[in-house]
Amino acid sequence: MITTRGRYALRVLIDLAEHPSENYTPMKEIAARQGLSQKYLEQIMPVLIKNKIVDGMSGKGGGYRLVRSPEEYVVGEILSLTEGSLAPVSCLECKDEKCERSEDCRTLPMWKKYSELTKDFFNGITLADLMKPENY
Amino acid sequence: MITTRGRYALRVLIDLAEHPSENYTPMKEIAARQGLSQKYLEQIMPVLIKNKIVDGMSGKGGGYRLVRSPEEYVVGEILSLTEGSLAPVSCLECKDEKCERSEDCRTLPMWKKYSELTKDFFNGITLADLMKPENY
DNA sequence: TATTAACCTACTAAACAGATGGGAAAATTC
DNA sequence: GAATTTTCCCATCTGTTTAGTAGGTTAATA
Repeated sequence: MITTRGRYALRVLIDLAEHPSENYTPMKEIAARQGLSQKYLEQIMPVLIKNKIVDGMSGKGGGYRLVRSPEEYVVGEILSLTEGSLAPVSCLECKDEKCERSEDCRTLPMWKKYSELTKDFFNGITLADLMKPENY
Repeated sequence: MITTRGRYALRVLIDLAEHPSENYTPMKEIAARQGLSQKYLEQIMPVLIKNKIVDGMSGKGGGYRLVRSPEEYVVGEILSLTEGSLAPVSCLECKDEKCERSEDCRTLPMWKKYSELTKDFFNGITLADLMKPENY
């Protein structure tokens, strides 16, 4: 299940994209518009900054800013970063050591295919697509 | 994420399908073959019995038994029952009251589409398919 | 220097995941 | 009818995750 971390991150990015500005947009503003907890959102941002998804600026006049144009952001990347992984079953998370039954597991091929389906789906959608939902 | 409930349930059903018998198969046997906790599996079974996925019989000579042929079991049904839902985001679970922002949510259409994709994927696979993984 | 805002860390309450354990009830066998 | 086997039901438990809250520090600007 996709949690609020990933979903809120997307909403923050969409909010930034829908309110373009030369300046930085403070999280206070975004949180108010989205009806979300500012503090909670602030916790989600660092991973996006470290991975060059957004640019964060401290101090007066600071806030967050997109560093690419909306069509250059792929939803799959945002979700992977904020959720930690897009794997639908724990057997497929790299961190986990391989299950010893994986060799002749009857279900593993299905999970792998579903995982690919999921990745392909979310990697096929950009922020720009989300801004015009009639597109899909 | 699909949890052990759904994954173990599938493994139990596959085990039953791969060891066909006129008689009931005790969970002790299945758990041993699958290397899973008998007690934990026993907890997962009631929902499958109530929904006529398997037939359970108490007492000596009892156990569990498939009531259909493997190709008549759809993976999506098993997962829905054991996981409670296949919805990838909480916004889509029927039990939840509708989000008040759903009318103009930029991401909801994507979650809906992903949900459909997921349902279609798992509803397109049967137990019989899982028994011959080279099929897909 | 005051103000604003990101950034960082710690804490918390509730739910969930993945079990374990005990015992009642049902069915069979001796 | 007693012993045995097995489902079935319920309670408990430990660790982790989720979705925050809260406070303080640092950075930047006015």
